[in-house]
Amino acid sequence: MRDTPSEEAMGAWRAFLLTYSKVMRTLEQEMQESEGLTLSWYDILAHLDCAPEGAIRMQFLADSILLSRSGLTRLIDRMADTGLVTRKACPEDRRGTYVVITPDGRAAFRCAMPGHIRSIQEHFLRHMSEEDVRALRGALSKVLEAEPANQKELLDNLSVTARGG
Amino acid sequence: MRDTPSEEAMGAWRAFLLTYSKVMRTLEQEMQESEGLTLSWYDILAHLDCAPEGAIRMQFLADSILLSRSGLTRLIDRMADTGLVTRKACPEDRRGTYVVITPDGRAAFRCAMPGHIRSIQEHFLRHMSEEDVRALRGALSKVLEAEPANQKELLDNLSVTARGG
DNA sequence: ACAGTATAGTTGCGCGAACAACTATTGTCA
DNA sequence: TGACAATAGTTGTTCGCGCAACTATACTGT
Repeated sequence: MRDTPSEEAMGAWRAFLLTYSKVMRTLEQEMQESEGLTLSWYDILAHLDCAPEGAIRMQFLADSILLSRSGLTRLIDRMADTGLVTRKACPEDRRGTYVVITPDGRAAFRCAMPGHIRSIQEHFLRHMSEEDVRALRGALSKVLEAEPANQKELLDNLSVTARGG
Repeated sequence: MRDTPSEEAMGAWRAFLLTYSKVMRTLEQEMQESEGLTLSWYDILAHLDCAPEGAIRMQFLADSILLSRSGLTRLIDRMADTGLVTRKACPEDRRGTYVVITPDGRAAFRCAMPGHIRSIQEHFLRHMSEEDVRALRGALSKVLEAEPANQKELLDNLSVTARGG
Protein backbone atom coordinates (compact mmCIF):
# COMPACT_ATOMS: atom_id res chain seq x y z
CA MET A 1 0.00 0.00 0.00
CA ARG A 2 0.95 3.57 -0.62
CA ASP A 3 1.48 6.28 1.90
CA THR A 4 -1.96 7.78 1.66
CA PRO A 5 -4.92 5.48 1.26
CA SER A 6 -6.59 5.38 -2.12
CA GLU A 7 -10.33 5.76 -2.49
CA GLU A 8 -10.44 2.03 -3.11
CA ALA A 9 -8.64 1.42 0.16
CA MET A 10 -10.91 3.66 2.20
CA GLY A 11 -13.84 1.94 0.57
CA ALA A 12 -12.51 -1.38 1.79
CA TRP A 13 -12.18 0.03 5.27
CA ARG A 14 -15.74 1.33 5.27
CA ALA A 15 -17.04 -1.94 3.94
CA PHE A 16 -15.19 -3.64 6.77
CA LEU A 17 -16.84 -1.46 9.41
CA LEU A 18 -20.30 -1.70 7.96
CA THR A 19 -20.10 -5.43 7.48
CA TYR A 20 -18.99 -5.97 11.03
CA SER A 21 -21.77 -3.88 12.54
CA LYS A 22 -24.40 -5.39 10.39
CA VAL A 23 -23.46 -9.02 10.70
CA MET A 24 -22.72 -8.91 14.39
CA ARG A 25 -26.01 -7.23 15.11
CA THR A 26 -27.83 -9.95 13.24
CA LEU A 27 -25.92 -12.77 14.88
CA GLU A 28 -26.43 -11.30 18.32
CA GLN A 29 -30.13 -11.05 17.67
CA GLU A 30 -30.52 -14.55 16.33
CA MET A 31 -28.53 -16.02 19.19
CA GLN A 32 -30.67 -14.10 21.64
CA GLU A 33 -33.93 -15.16 20.08
CA SER A 34 -33.18 -18.80 19.49
CA GLU A 35 -31.15 -19.62 22.59
CA GLY A 36 -31.44 -16.72 24.98
CA LEU A 37 -27.67 -16.37 24.94
CA THR A 38 -25.45 -13.40 24.33
CA LEU A 39 -22.55 -13.78 21.97
CA SER A 40 -20.27 -13.11 24.93
CA TRP A 41 -21.82 -15.99 26.82
CA TYR A 42 -21.58 -18.22 23.81
CA ASP A 43 -17.99 -17.24 23.37
CA ILE A 44 -17.13 -18.11 26.94
CA LEU A 45 -18.87 -21.45 26.64
CA ALA A 46 -17.06 -22.16 23.38
CA HIS A 47 -13.70 -21.55 24.98
CA LEU A 48 -14.52 -23.61 28.03
CA ASP A 49 -16.05 -26.45 26.07
CA CYS A 50 -12.85 -27.23 24.26
CA ALA A 51 -10.50 -26.58 27.17
CA PRO A 52 -9.05 -29.51 29.10
CA GLU A 53 -11.34 -30.30 32.04
CA GLY A 54 -13.61 -27.56 30.76
CA ALA A 55 -11.69 -25.16 32.96
CA ILE A 56 -9.79 -21.94 32.22
CA ARG A 57 -8.21 -19.34 34.45
CA MET A 58 -9.96 -15.98 34.65
CA GLN A 59 -7.04 -13.97 33.35
CA PHE A 60 -6.53 -16.20 30.34
CA LEU A 61 -10.20 -16.11 29.55
CA ALA A 62 -10.26 -12.33 29.77
CA ASP A 63 -7.39 -12.08 27.32
CA SER A 64 -8.99 -14.58 25.00
CA ILE A 65 -12.28 -12.83 24.62
CA LEU A 66 -10.81 -9.34 24.74
CA LEU A 67 -12.56 -8.24 27.89
CA SER A 68 -11.27 -6.36 30.91
CA ARG A 69 -10.72 -8.38 34.09
CA SER A 70 -13.50 -6.57 35.86
CA GLY A 71 -15.79 -7.10 32.93
CA LEU A 72 -15.08 -10.79 33.02
CA THR A 73 -15.65 -10.99 36.77
CA ARG A 74 -19.14 -9.64 36.33
CA LEU A 75 -19.83 -11.68 33.24
CA ILE A 76 -18.88 -14.86 35.05
CA ASP A 77 -20.99 -13.76 38.01
CA ARG A 78 -24.02 -13.63 35.79
CA MET A 79 -23.28 -16.88 34.05
CA ALA A 80 -22.70 -18.60 37.37
CA ASP A 81 -26.03 -17.25 38.62
CA THR A 82 -27.77 -19.08 35.82
CA GLY A 83 -25.74 -22.21 36.37
CA LEU A 84 -23.79 -22.41 33.13
CA VAL A 85 -20.40 -22.17 34.81
CA THR A 86 -18.91 -22.35 38.29
CA ARG A 87 -15.79 -21.02 39.91
CA LYS A 88 -13.17 -23.31 41.36
CA ALA A 89 -10.21 -22.31 43.47
CA CYS A 90 -6.89 -22.83 41.80
CA PRO A 91 -4.80 -25.20 43.92
CA GLU A 92 -1.39 -24.34 42.51
CA ASP A 93 -1.84 -20.57 42.74
CA ARG A 94 -4.11 -19.51 45.52
CA ARG A 95 -4.68 -16.11 43.97
CA GLY A 96 -6.19 -17.72 40.96
CA THR A 97 -9.64 -18.96 39.99
CA TYR A 98 -10.74 -21.43 37.42
CA VAL A 99 -13.95 -20.97 35.53
CA VAL A 100 -15.46 -24.39 34.92
CA ILE A 101 -18.23 -25.24 32.52
CA THR A 102 -21.13 -27.18 34.04
CA PRO A 103 -23.14 -29.93 32.37
CA ASP A 104 -25.85 -27.33 31.81
CA GLY A 105 -23.27 -25.11 30.21
CA ARG A 106 -22.13 -27.86 27.88
CA ALA A 107 -25.70 -28.63 26.98
CA ALA A 108 -26.45 -24.98 26.25
CA PHE A 109 -23.36 -24.69 24.12
CA ARG A 110 -23.97 -27.85 22.12
CA CYS A 111 -27.51 -26.70 21.61
CA ALA A 112 -26.51 -23.24 20.43
CA MET A 113 -23.52 -24.06 18.29
CA PRO A 114 -25.18 -25.48 15.18
CA GLY A 115 -27.55 -22.57 14.89
CA HIS A 116 -24.78 -20.08 15.40
CA ILE A 117 -22.64 -21.63 12.73
CA ARG A 118 -25.64 -21.64 10.46
CA SER A 119 -26.10 -17.94 11.14
CA ILE A 120 -22.50 -17.21 10.29
CA GLN A 121 -22.92 -19.19 7.11
CA GLU A 122 -26.20 -17.52 6.28
CA HIS A 123 -25.27 -13.91 6.92
CA PHE A 124 -21.60 -13.84 6.12
CA LEU A 125 -19.89 -16.76 4.44
CA ARG A 126 -22.68 -17.67 2.09
CA HIS A 127 -22.29 -14.51 0.07
CA MET A 128 -18.67 -15.08 -0.78
CA SER A 129 -16.93 -17.47 -3.11
CA GLU A 130 -14.33 -19.84 -1.75
CA GLU A 131 -11.72 -17.65 -3.30
CA ASP A 132 -13.16 -14.58 -1.60
CA VAL A 133 -12.93 -16.40 1.70
CA ARG A 134 -9.32 -17.36 1.12
CA ALA A 135 -8.47 -13.81 0.16
CA LEU A 136 -10.30 -12.39 3.15
CA ARG A 137 -8.54 -14.66 5.56
CA GLY A 138 -5.23 -14.02 3.91
CA ALA A 139 -5.56 -10.26 4.03
CA LEU A 140 -6.82 -10.07 7.60
CA SER A 141 -4.22 -12.53 8.84
CA LYS A 142 -1.55 -10.18 7.65
CA VAL A 143 -3.07 -7.41 9.72
CA LEU A 144 -3.30 -9.61 12.78
CA GLU A 145 0.19 -10.95 12.49
CA ALA A 146 1.63 -7.52 12.10
CA GLU A 147 0.38 -6.43 15.47
CA PRO A 148 2.56 -5.80 18.50
CA ALA A 149 2.26 -8.33 21.23
CA ASN A 150 -0.28 -9.40 23.75
CA GLN A 151 -2.43 -11.19 21.24
CA LYS A 152 0.17 -13.86 20.66
CA GLU A 153 -1.84 -16.61 22.25
CA LEU A 154 -4.92 -15.46 20.45
CA LEU A 155 -3.30 -16.02 17.13
CA ASP A 156 -2.29 -19.49 18.22
CA ASN A 157 -5.90 -20.04 19.08
CA LEU A 158 -7.13 -18.68 15.81
CA SER A 159 -7.93 -22.10 14.46
CA VAL A 160 -9.39 -23.40 17.68
CA THR A 161 -12.09 -21.28 19.28
CA ALA A 162 -12.96 -17.60 19.27
CA ARG A 163 -16.63 -17.12 18.65
CA GLY A 164 -18.01 -19.92 16.73
CA GLY A 165 -15.80 -22.96 16.52
CA MET B 1 -19.76 -21.54 -0.45
CA ARG B 2 -20.92 -24.95 0.67
CA ASP B 3 -23.65 -25.73 3.08
CA THR B 4 -21.43 -26.20 6.09
CA PRO B 5 -18.49 -23.87 6.54
CA SER B 6 -15.05 -25.30 5.97
CA GLU B 7 -12.27 -24.86 8.48
CA GLU B 8 -10.84 -22.29 6.12
CA ALA B 9 -14.10 -20.39 6.15
CA MET B 10 -14.43 -20.38 9.93
CA GLY B 11 -10.84 -19.23 10.10
CA ALA B 12 -11.73 -16.30 7.90
CA TRP B 13 -14.62 -15.49 10.19
CA ARG B 14 -12.44 -15.58 13.28
CA ALA B 15 -9.80 -13.47 11.62
CA PHE B 16 -12.55 -10.99 10.79
CA LEU B 17 -13.67 -10.76 14.41
CA LEU B 18 -10.20 -10.52 15.85
CA THR B 19 -9.08 -7.94 13.36
CA TYR B 20 -12.07 -5.77 14.03
CA SER B 21 -11.61 -5.83 17.80
CA LYS B 22 -7.95 -5.20 17.63
CA VAL B 23 -7.91 -2.44 15.06
CA MET B 24 -10.91 -0.60 16.44
CA ARG B 25 -9.49 -0.66 19.92
CA THR B 26 -6.28 0.87 18.64
CA LEU B 27 -8.01 3.52 16.56
CA GLU B 28 -10.29 4.47 19.41
CA GLN B 29 -7.31 4.87 21.67
CA GLU B 30 -5.28 6.94 19.25
CA MET B 31 -8.22 9.19 18.49
CA GLN B 32 -8.80 9.67 22.20
CA GLU B 33 -5.19 10.44 22.95
CA SER B 34 -4.45 12.75 20.08
CA GLU B 35 -7.72 14.64 19.79
CA GLY B 36 -9.82 13.81 22.83
CA LEU B 37 -12.55 12.55 20.52
CA THR B 38 -14.45 9.29 20.49
CA LEU B 39 -14.84 7.48 17.21
CA SER B 40 -18.59 8.06 17.56
CA TRP B 41 -18.01 11.77 17.82
CA TYR B 42 -15.64 11.74 14.91
CA ASP B 43 -18.13 9.77 12.92
CA ILE B 44 -20.89 12.25 13.56
CA LEU B 45 -18.64 15.14 12.62
CA ALA B 46 -17.57 13.35 9.45
CA HIS B 47 -21.16 12.91 8.36
CA LEU B 48 -22.10 16.47 9.19
CA ASP B 49 -19.03 17.97 7.60
CA CYS B 50 -19.89 16.70 4.19
CA ALA B 51 -23.63 17.19 4.42
CA PRO B 52 -25.24 20.17 2.69
CA GLU B 53 -25.38 23.09 5.15
CA GLY B 54 -23.61 20.83 7.63
CA ALA B 55 -27.02 19.70 8.81
CA ILE B 56 -28.65 16.28 9.06
CA ARG B 57 -31.89 15.09 10.61
CA MET B 58 -31.62 13.06 13.81
CA GLN B 59 -33.29 9.99 12.41
CA PHE B 60 -31.10 9.87 9.33
CA LEU B 61 -28.01 10.33 11.41
CA ALA B 62 -29.04 7.54 13.76
CA ASP B 63 -29.49 5.19 10.84
CA SER B 64 -26.21 6.25 9.32
CA ILE B 65 -24.05 5.56 12.31
CA LEU B 66 -26.03 2.54 13.43
CA LEU B 67 -27.18 3.92 16.73
CA SER B 68 -30.55 3.83 18.43
CA ARG B 69 -32.57 7.02 18.44
CA SER B 70 -32.22 7.40 22.18
CA GLY B 71 -28.53 6.75 21.96
CA LEU B 72 -28.18 9.49 19.39
CA THR B 73 -30.25 11.93 21.46
CA ARG B 74 -27.83 11.57 24.35
CA LEU B 75 -24.77 11.58 22.13
CA ILE B 76 -25.87 14.83 20.51
CA ASP B 77 -26.63 16.23 23.97
CA ARG B 78 -23.03 15.67 24.96
CA MET B 79 -21.60 17.02 21.73
CA ALA B 80 -23.81 20.08 21.96
CA ASP B 81 -22.62 20.65 25.52
CA THR B 82 -19.08 20.93 24.26
CA GLY B 83 -20.10 23.13 21.37
CA LEU B 84 -19.27 20.90 18.42
CA VAL B 85 -22.85 20.77 17.15
CA THR B 86 -26.16 22.49 17.73
CA ARG B 87 -29.78 21.56 17.23
CA LYS B 88 -32.02 23.44 14.89
CA ALA B 89 -35.77 23.06 14.55
CA CYS B 90 -36.89 21.61 11.28
CA PRO B 91 -39.23 24.07 9.55
CA GLU B 92 -40.87 21.67 7.12
CA ASP B 93 -41.64 19.01 9.72
CA ARG B 94 -42.17 20.36 13.16
CA ARG B 95 -41.54 17.00 14.78
CA GLY B 96 -38.06 16.97 13.37
CA THR B 97 -34.68 18.33 14.44
CA TYR B 98 -31.57 19.08 12.49
CA VAL B 99 -28.16 18.53 13.95
CA VAL B 100 -25.85 21.24 12.68
CA ILE B 101 -22.09 21.27 12.86
CA THR B 102 -20.58 24.42 14.37
CA PRO B 103 -17.36 26.12 13.27
CA ASP B 104 -15.71 24.53 16.30
CA GLY B 105 -17.01 21.19 15.12
CA ARG B 106 -15.60 21.69 11.65
CA ALA B 107 -12.29 22.73 13.12
CA ALA B 108 -12.17 19.69 15.37
CA PHE B 109 -12.99 17.41 12.48
CA ARG B 110 -10.45 18.87 10.10
CA CYS B 111 -7.91 18.65 12.84
CA ALA B 112 -8.68 15.01 13.62
CA MET B 113 -9.16 13.63 10.13
CA PRO B 114 -5.58 13.40 8.89
CA GLY B 115 -4.43 11.60 11.99
CA HIS B 116 -7.33 9.23 11.85
CA ILE B 117 -6.68 8.33 8.26
CA ARG B 118 -3.05 7.83 9.12
CA SER B 119 -4.10 5.46 11.89
CA ILE B 120 -6.26 3.47 9.52
CA GLN B 121 -3.39 3.29 7.12
CA GLU B 122 -0.91 2.38 9.83
CA HIS B 123 -2.90 -0.31 11.61
CA PHE B 124 -4.97 -1.76 8.85
CA LEU B 125 -4.35 -0.90 5.22
CA ARG B 126 -0.59 -0.81 5.39
CA HIS B 127 -0.34 -4.55 5.96
CA MET B 128 -2.19 -5.51 2.82
CA SER B 129 -1.28 -5.41 -0.83
CA GLU B 130 -3.44 -3.48 -3.23
CA GLU B 131 -4.80 -6.73 -4.46
CA ASP B 132 -5.68 -7.78 -0.92
CA VAL B 133 -7.54 -4.53 -0.52
CA ARG B 134 -9.48 -5.03 -3.71
CA ALA B 135 -10.35 -8.56 -2.71
CA LEU B 136 -11.39 -7.49 0.76
CA ARG B 137 -13.63 -4.79 -0.52
CA GLY B 138 -15.06 -7.08 -3.14
CA ALA B 139 -15.85 -9.84 -0.72
CA LEU B 140 -17.36 -7.63 1.95
CA SER B 141 -19.40 -5.66 -0.53
CA LYS B 142 -21.09 -8.86 -1.55
CA VAL B 143 -22.10 -9.44 2.05
CA LEU B 144 -23.38 -5.90 2.44
CA GLU B 145 -25.32 -5.91 -0.78
CA ALA B 146 -26.96 -9.17 0.08
CA GLU B 147 -28.55 -7.76 3.18
CA PRO B 148 -32.23 -7.05 3.62
CA ALA B 149 -33.16 -3.42 3.59
CA ASN B 150 -32.78 -0.48 5.86
CA GLN B 151 -29.14 0.02 5.04
CA LYS B 152 -29.89 1.04 1.51
CA GLU B 153 -28.82 4.61 1.99
CA LEU B 154 -25.75 3.46 3.81
CA LEU B 155 -24.57 1.57 0.81
CA ASP B 156 -25.10 4.62 -1.31
CA ASN B 157 -22.96 6.48 1.15
CA LEU B 158 -20.30 3.83 1.17
CA SER B 159 -17.95 5.93 -0.87
CA VAL B 160 -18.74 9.16 0.87
CA THR B 161 -18.46 9.16 4.63
CA ALA B 162 -18.72 6.53 7.35
CA ARG B 163 -15.84 6.81 9.74
CA GLY B 164 -12.88 8.28 8.10
CA GLY B 165 -13.54 9.87 4.80
C1' DA C 1 13.81 -14.55 56.22
C1' DC C 2 12.12 -10.13 54.57
C1' DA C 3 11.01 -5.92 52.40
C1' DG C 4 9.50 -4.55 47.74
C1' DT C 5 7.25 -5.54 43.65
C1' DA C 6 4.23 -7.98 40.56
C1' DT C 7 0.09 -10.58 39.61
C1' DA C 8 -4.99 -12.57 40.21
C1' DG C 9 -9.22 -11.40 41.07
C1' DT C 10 -13.00 -8.39 43.02
C1' DT C 11 -15.42 -4.00 43.97
C1' DG C 12 -16.87 1.18 43.52
C1' DC C 13 -17.94 4.18 40.21
C1' DG C 14 -19.21 6.48 35.96
C1' DC C 15 -20.24 6.17 31.02
C1' DG C 16 -22.47 4.95 26.83
C1' DA C 17 -26.11 2.26 24.64
C1' DA C 18 -30.69 -0.18 24.11
C1' DC C 19 -35.62 -0.77 25.11
C1' DA C 20 -39.94 0.78 26.27
C1' DA C 21 -43.00 4.45 27.38
C1' DC C 22 -44.23 9.12 26.46
C1' DT C 23 -45.30 13.73 23.83
C1' DA C 24 -45.89 16.16 19.74
C1' DT C 25 -46.67 16.33 15.05
C1' DT C 26 -47.95 14.42 10.52
C1' DG C 27 -50.33 11.43 7.32
C1' DT C 28 -54.53 8.48 6.01
C1' DC C 29 -59.01 7.44 4.86
C1' DA C 30 -63.83 7.36 5.52
C1' DT D 1 -63.54 17.06 9.30
C1' DG D 2 -62.33 13.77 12.64
C1' DA D 3 -60.70 9.42 14.39
C1' DC D 4 -56.61 6.40 13.97
C1' DA D 5 -52.27 5.02 12.80
C1' DA D 6 -47.42 6.28 11.85
C1' DT D 7 -43.28 8.94 12.71
C1' DA D 8 -39.65 12.19 15.19
C1' DG D 9 -37.53 12.95 19.08
C1' DT D 10 -36.92 12.78 24.26
C1' DT D 11 -36.92 10.62 28.90
C1' DG D 12 -36.83 6.70 32.56
C1' DT D 13 -34.65 2.67 33.40
C1' DT D 14 -31.49 -1.02 33.12
C1' DC D 15 -27.46 -3.37 31.57
C1' DG D 16 -22.69 -4.33 30.28
C1' DC D 17 -18.13 -2.50 30.23
C1' DG D 18 -13.66 -0.06 31.53
C1' DC D 19 -10.79 2.36 34.89
C1' DA D 20 -8.91 2.88 39.26
C1' DA D 21 -8.58 1.34 43.90
C1' DC D 22 -8.37 -2.58 46.93
C1' DT D 23 -7.16 -7.40 49.01
C1' DA D 24 -4.71 -11.47 48.85
C1' DT D 25 -1.16 -14.23 47.22
C1' DA D 26 3.22 -15.13 44.77
C1' DC D 27 7.79 -13.86 43.18
C1' DT D 28 12.63 -11.51 43.64
C1' DG D 29 16.82 -10.03 45.40
C1' DT D 30 19.59 -9.23 49.25
